[in-house]
Amino acid sequence: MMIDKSSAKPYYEQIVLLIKEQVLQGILQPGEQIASVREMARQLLMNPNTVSKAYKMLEMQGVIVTVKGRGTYIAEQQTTVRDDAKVAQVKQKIQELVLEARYLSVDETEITKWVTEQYEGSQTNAND
Amino acid sequence: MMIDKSSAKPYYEQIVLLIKEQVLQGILQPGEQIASVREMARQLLMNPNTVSKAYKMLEMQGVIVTVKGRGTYIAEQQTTVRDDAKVAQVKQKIQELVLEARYLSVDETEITKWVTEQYEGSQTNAND
Amino acid sequence: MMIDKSSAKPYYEQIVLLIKEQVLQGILQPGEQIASVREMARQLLMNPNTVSKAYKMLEMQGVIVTVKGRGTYIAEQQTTVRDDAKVAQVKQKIQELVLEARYLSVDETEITKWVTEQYEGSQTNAND
Amino acid sequence: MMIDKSSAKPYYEQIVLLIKEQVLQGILQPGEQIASVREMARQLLMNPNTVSKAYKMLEMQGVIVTVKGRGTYIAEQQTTVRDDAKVAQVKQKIQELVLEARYLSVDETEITKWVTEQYEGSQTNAND
DNA sequence: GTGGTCTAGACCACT
DNA sequence: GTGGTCTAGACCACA
Repeated sequence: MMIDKSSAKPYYEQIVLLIKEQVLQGILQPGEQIASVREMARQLLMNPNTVSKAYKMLEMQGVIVTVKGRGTYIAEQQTTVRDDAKVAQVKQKIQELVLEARYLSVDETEITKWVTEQYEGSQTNAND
Repeated sequence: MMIDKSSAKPYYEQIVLLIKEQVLQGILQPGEQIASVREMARQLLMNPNTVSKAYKMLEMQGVIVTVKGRGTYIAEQQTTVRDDAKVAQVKQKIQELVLEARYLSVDETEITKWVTEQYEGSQTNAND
Repeated sequence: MMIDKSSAKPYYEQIVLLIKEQVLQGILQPGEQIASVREMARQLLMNPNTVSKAYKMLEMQGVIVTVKGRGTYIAEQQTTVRDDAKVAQVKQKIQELVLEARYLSVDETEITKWVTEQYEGSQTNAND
Repeated sequence: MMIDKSSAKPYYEQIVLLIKEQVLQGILQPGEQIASVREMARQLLMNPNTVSKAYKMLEMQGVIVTVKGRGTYIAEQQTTVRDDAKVAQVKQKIQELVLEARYLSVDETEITKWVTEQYEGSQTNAND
């Protein structure tokens, strides 16, 4: 549960990534309840509006489900529908970053290694 | 020479990517003169200041060299210094996108394919 | 915090130098927040865009880190990569100025003294 | 006699430096006649206006002297008056570059070496 | 003609 | 409140 206050990445995006990563790693289990917006805001020392925004995005992406009056839970089933439009967007972004990497003299095998790393376990990353 | 005006990506960043891609693909050759700021602005139907901003970024990255009163040229030599801090940033960003891809049910081999594509020819993609 | 409005040096470059010098002198500490773009613009009696341009350059050089909605901070760690191409450029420029100095009957020891001065404390100079 | 067409430095400045360096190195001797504006322009493949501008600057700095109808000569005596205002300017510029160098992890001894190099012989420099 | 700097002011995203 | 992007238009320096 670490938010990098000195990162250029918006807080709400950091929260989204945090939750998603913990789900993929199995730290957060489907059905499990997570902290309420206000509780999470207290824990992370940030504005509830920011946490709320993050939760909304996670809900839109089908990662969590909020039940009015009961709380917020990790979604039972991951949506297995493949949204081709979104996939195309991600592909686009990745390829742009690969372009950046090429300009930084990074070769193909190294990038492939990064991808594999992310698919295996998952290690915490510094930086932004 | 296509700029997506409806993309969330700033115009100037799109121009930067465009030029960089064309250089890596060999469409633009070292020493070659590229369109002037005003000419490019005319072609892309945008403000010269925006194009100028893109050119400035490209110059700082060593992709082009610009000379007052003479014009703008593709840099003769690419600086091949590997800036580890920047590499770490790109790695970080790529891994975050890989995380997103996993949520969209994209498997590792497909992403690897995207990377390879970018290293071989390079085809243009829509979206942002 | 002095900007020479009659200098040939662009405002934004003067700001860049100002901040860099204060960082090297320890007046500005890593992690410390600096004046917002608008605030700095008010203080220096100039357009916020100009200050913004300076901040952008400082960010690209890794001196500061700027976060949308939160503010601008002195970077925690300086990137210590030595970019030989940039070093060569600076060397080139310095040697040209040394040439000029020789024509002004300045001897080698005096220039060496200037260099040392800059490495020790650092005192502000007028002119451009 | 080399002008770097791909340098960001204005042509006229390059000419000025060229002449000054050759004088300091003794390649051009006091009293020696140099090529006329038009002749020099032909040799360097550039606009006579550009060469003319360079010669005017050299004359202002007392490096050359132009005699109407007779031609242009290397000045007999170097002005030994030390112009403190100009010296202050050069000092200022050098110290700014030293600041840049420090940010590029260059230490004091290396810069001092550059200065010494320029005072001894004088070698041609690539880059800009 | 080229690029560079600066201002003024609009609109957007994040906290 | 913060910074970011974009436009419009003025003025300057270089070729």
